[in-house]
Amino acid sequence: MRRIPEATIRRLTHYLRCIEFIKETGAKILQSKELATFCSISDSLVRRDLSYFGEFGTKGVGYSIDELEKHIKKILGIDKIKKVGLAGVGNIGSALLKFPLKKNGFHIIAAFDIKKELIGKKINGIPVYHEKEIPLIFKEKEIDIGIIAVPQNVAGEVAEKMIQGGAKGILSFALLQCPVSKKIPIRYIEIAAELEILSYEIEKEG
Amino acid sequence: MRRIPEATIRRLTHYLRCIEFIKETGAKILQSKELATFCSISDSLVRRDLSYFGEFGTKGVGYSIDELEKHIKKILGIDKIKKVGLAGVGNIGSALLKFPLKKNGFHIIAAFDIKKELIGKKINGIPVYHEKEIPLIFKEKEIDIGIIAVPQNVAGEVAEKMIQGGAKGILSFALLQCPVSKKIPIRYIEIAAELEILSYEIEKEG
DNA sequence: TTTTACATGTGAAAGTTATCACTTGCATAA
DNA sequence: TTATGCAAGTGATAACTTTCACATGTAAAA
Repeated sequence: MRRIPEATIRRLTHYLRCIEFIKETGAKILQSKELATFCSISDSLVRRDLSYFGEFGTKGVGYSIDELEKHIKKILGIDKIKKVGLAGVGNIGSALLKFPLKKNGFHIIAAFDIKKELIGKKINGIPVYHEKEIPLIFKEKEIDIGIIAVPQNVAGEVAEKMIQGGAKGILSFALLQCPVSKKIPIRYIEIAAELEILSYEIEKEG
Repeated sequence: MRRIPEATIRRLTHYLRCIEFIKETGAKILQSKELATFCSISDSLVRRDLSYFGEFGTKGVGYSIDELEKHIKKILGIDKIKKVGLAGVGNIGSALLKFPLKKNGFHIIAAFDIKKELIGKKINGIPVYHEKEIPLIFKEKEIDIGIIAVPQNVAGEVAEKMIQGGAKGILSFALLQCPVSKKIPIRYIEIAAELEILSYEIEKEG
């Protein structure tokens, strides 16, 4: 299959949010035009995005909402539950433990930290282990995805441990300094960077 | 000035992180090649990105680290402190109140919620007001940027209140359903979306 | 002062992504 | 059964982004 633009994948997640919302209105059929309006993009882009993966619609009619939802979930690989392990039970980490990622199919089943007072406890039902146990627990519980919410200076070694444990992908709130050993997909959420981009956009206008 | 790709702006924030890191080694001069290696991109892209905004380097030598840092901060509009107001002191919100955004020049100076037990309190030195006071306090304190960390169903009205109060930009953790009235830059941080993109990348490989 | 080395800055080319505009074919109505 | 309307799917095109490759110009050495 042709290479798919990352922008397409990002829009797919947005389509999914919109579909979930539209579904609640009871609608069963959706046109590319309507979905496009929801996302503030052109209808041809919606069709192009979907056409990378097959023909999901019916000419003259539109897309079955249920079918489309199923297809997008399949494309994104979230038709099956993904097991997640979280390193760093600080500010961000403990917020994530309470965040309803479950409804998106991501189950955090283990957390890790180095603070004695946390280890052995359960937070929101999720057990907290010592960070040195990351490789073991990841393997044992067959965790797919690691989330890194530790300070930047230890983020690299935590990433390595997750990879050792067989993680297939990492979402990190800290920029990983040195490139990690084995090549798995790594994504970042950088709050400061987003604010900086926003700041640029603000100044550009005025 | 020519339109600048958003990707360029995003890289600029990355350059800044790298520069801050490299600076600690005591270096004074930096070549596009070195910065590029740090960011895993090509050196010509680094030069192109910077060239949109002027000529900051010296031919045959490179870029002065201090100068480059100053220029990038100026471009991003973070050469001056930005005042930030935060709506929603839940999981994510209270994590953000403790997050060291100050060192990036973003000062959260007011928080907002609807829970009685929070209003009037200070969290990490930041006063919490009722959400209905957003327009007033934003105006009074001349807040530049609003961060939205409230449940999705009220995110829209919170955004409107911030805009009423004169916010110049918004960073939201909740997808805003209806398009907001006045056009100001709005950016999103969607943790579920990032995990979904990661999931896609994982499945694609295997 | 002149020469040499070298990294910047930038037209031009290549590569990528989005839009346009038309063809296809399904569903409904006549 | 046939005609009509309509939205999907898609080549071709346009717009945008990155890379290439070289001219430019500075600093240091001779």
